[in-house]
Parts: sequence; C-alpha cells; structure tokens
Amino acid sequence: MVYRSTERVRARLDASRRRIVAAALEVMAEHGYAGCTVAAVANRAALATGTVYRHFPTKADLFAEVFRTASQREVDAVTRAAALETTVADRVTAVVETFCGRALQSPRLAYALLAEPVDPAVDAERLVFRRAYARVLAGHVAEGIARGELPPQDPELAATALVGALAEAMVGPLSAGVAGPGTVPGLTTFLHRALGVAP
Amino acid sequence: MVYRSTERVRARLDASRRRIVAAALEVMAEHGYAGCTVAAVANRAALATGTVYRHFPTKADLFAEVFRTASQREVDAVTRAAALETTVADRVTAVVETFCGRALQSPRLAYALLAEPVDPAVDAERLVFRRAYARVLAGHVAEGIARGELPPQDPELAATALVGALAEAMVGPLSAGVAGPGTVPGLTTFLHRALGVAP
DNA sequence: GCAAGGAGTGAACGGTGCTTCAATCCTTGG
DNA sequence: CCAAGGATTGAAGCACCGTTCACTCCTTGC
Repeated sequence: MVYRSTERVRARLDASRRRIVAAALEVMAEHGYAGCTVAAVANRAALATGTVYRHFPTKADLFAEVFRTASQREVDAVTRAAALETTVADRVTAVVETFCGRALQSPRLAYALLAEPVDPAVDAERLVFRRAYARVLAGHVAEGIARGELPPQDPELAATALVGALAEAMVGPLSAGVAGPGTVPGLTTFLHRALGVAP
Repeated sequence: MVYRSTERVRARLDASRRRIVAAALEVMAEHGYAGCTVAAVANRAALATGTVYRHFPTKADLFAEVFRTASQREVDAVTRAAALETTVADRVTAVVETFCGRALQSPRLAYALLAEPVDPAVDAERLVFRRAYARVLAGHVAEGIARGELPPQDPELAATALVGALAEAMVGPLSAGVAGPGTVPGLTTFLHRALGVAP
C-alpha cells in the first residue's frame, strides 16, 4: 500500500465537490432546474460527467445539497435582516423586504427554489426550506405575543401562512415580468394586519 | 366517400374522450401525478394506449385538461359556498372551510393539484387554477371594501396572499398525515385579521 | 523510477415512458 | 354484401438522461 490520500488531495477533492455544487447553482440560476442535466453541470464545473458521481451517488443527492445550500443562504439573509430590528412589526417588514428583494434580484433561482417542478426527492428539500423560514418567523411571532405586541395565536400556523402568502405573492411576478411597485409595501401591510400588529 | 361520421359515432368519441379525462383524474387521485403513465390511464379507461392520442396530441395536453376540469370543480365549490353567505367575514370562512374540507377529503388529489411536481406545461395550468381562486376572493374583498366591511387595500394582492396562505397551510397536512383540529379555525381567524375584518 | 491504487474520463449502456404506425376492426351509404 | 375510410389496437420505436465502467492519468512512499 504505497498510495494513501494526503491532505493536499483531500483539499482538491473538497474543492471539486464545492465546485460542482457551485456550478449546479449557477446553471440553475441561469436555466432553471429544467436546464440542469448532469452533463451541463459537469461541463460548467470543468469536469467529466462521471466525476460528479465520485462526489454524489445520484443527481437527486446533488440537488438536495444544492437546494440545502441555497436555501440556507436565503434563510440566513432573512434572519440577519430581522435581527437588526427590535419590534415585531419592523422585523416582519425586514423579512418581507429581504425575501422579496432577493427573489426579484435572481428571479430564475427564486422560481426554482420556490415553485419549479423538480424531482420529488429534491422537492422534499423544498419543504425543509419552507419550514426553516417558518421557524424563523414563528420565533418572532412567539416573542411578539410574549411581549404583548401581538394577540395570542398559534405561532407555527401564523408563520406557515405568512410563508405561503409571501411565496405565492412572489410566484406571479417571478414567472411573468416584474412586481408592481406597490407589491412589497402592500404585502407588508397585509401581513402586519394578519398578525395583529397594533396600528 | 361512403363513410361519413354520424351523430352516433361522434357521441361515442365524445364519451371516450370524457372517459379518458375521468380515468386520468381517478388514477391521479389514487397514485398522484407520478403514477399517471399514459398506459395506466388508457388501461383504466379500458382503451388502448394509442387511442389516447386520437383525442389528445400529447400527454401534457391531456393533463392540462385534467387539471382544468378538476380545478374548475374546486373553484366552483368554493364559489358556491361563498355565495350562501352575506358578510365578507362569513364568505371568507366559507371559502377556507370548503377549500380545506375538500382538500382533506381527497388529499392525494389535492396534493397533485396544489404542489406535486408535474410536467412544466401542466404546471402552467396550476397558475391559472390559483389565479381563478384569487379572482373569486378578490371579488369578495373588493365588495367588502365597497361596503365598508374592510379597510381599503389592493384586492388582487390580498386575494393572492390569501390563496398562498391557504395552500401553504394545507401542503404540510396533506403530505404528512392529517391537519390538527385547530388548523381551520386558526387559519380563518388569521385571514380575517389579515383582511381587516372588524372584530 | 517504480509499483500500488485512487482519481478522472467520457463514450456507451439501459430504463423509462411517451409517441407512432401498420394491421385490424367497425361504421356507413349504396 | 361491398367498398371506402375512419377508429382502435398495442407492440415497436425512439429520445432523453441518469448512470456505469474499462481505461488512462496522477499521486504517493519506497
């Protein structure tokens, strides 16, 4: 046994793996999930098709990771934006603005993450994504109730409904053109009222 | 030219076509869109695979019609339920209860119509479906504003957000088990507040 | 430099399921 | 009953892609 994987090789492997995920994300942001053949991803990563399979057992596994990565980034952005505010009202505003702003910035990616038809195994990851958003929001809602800024209510349910409303309001604009200028403020008001933020 | 299609034949053709759509709907309600191969649908309709293609140019066309039919039925049910009520609050309650009740009654079908990964061409039909719901709701919202039962707001946007909240709140329960008992009333309250129904 | 064995390659494979088509059956009007 | 022509059949065709694998290249430690 003369060959044993060394640090340098492991670093290169790691880099390849990351490059594959990044490439997949790029292809998805450009052509949607529909354009994401394994060959296209490999090509973008400057690797052979077969090499992808040295890092991921199946295409679904690769894209599960892609979705997980991209989703985490989105959730983080929203979490960070909310953390800068103090009242629940301001936090919800921050969430809506961040979510919509980012979605409209890269519409193709947002559509893929939110609504595009994908492999069922990848679709499962989407549910996790949405639940992650809901969890963040549920935390703020619960705290709002505790502080007396919001009336008593089921934070989980409220958060889920918020996420649904947000996503739905974005899907239309994403698939066809751009959102009207009133969309984001209108949505903010709507969601504030839904939660029972005192006017 | 001795043969010319007669009334009887045209009736039989029509019946076949309808039987194909009905069969597709049945298969979808049982096994989801994933289980809907053309062969399975034809089999259920007691026809040969090839016959399907004498009625629909492609599978996507067939399922576009299936979605259209099923969606119309759902929208009609909701419309009818709302029409029995007078105040906006009661109408929204009726919509939520009807929507959720029907969805939970045939969860596999509801999941297919709302969220299951489908062919992109069929997915387009889904957007129409959701917009149809939104249109119904937007009408009620607009009337509510006119009557002074609701504060001024963009009825389209509000309706879209309502539909999103409803759909999202149902997807969880549909994919895994049943809805908790508090879901429907909780959702109703949430949506009333969102619209600004006077408490 | 060399043997051992992992990493990388990409053309070929294979499964799935939509779609077609030549053969057959059925309907119609004479 | 017959000829014309549409309707039906279902097995074969076909395309598309994910996946594999025999081969080559590279890295390692002696």
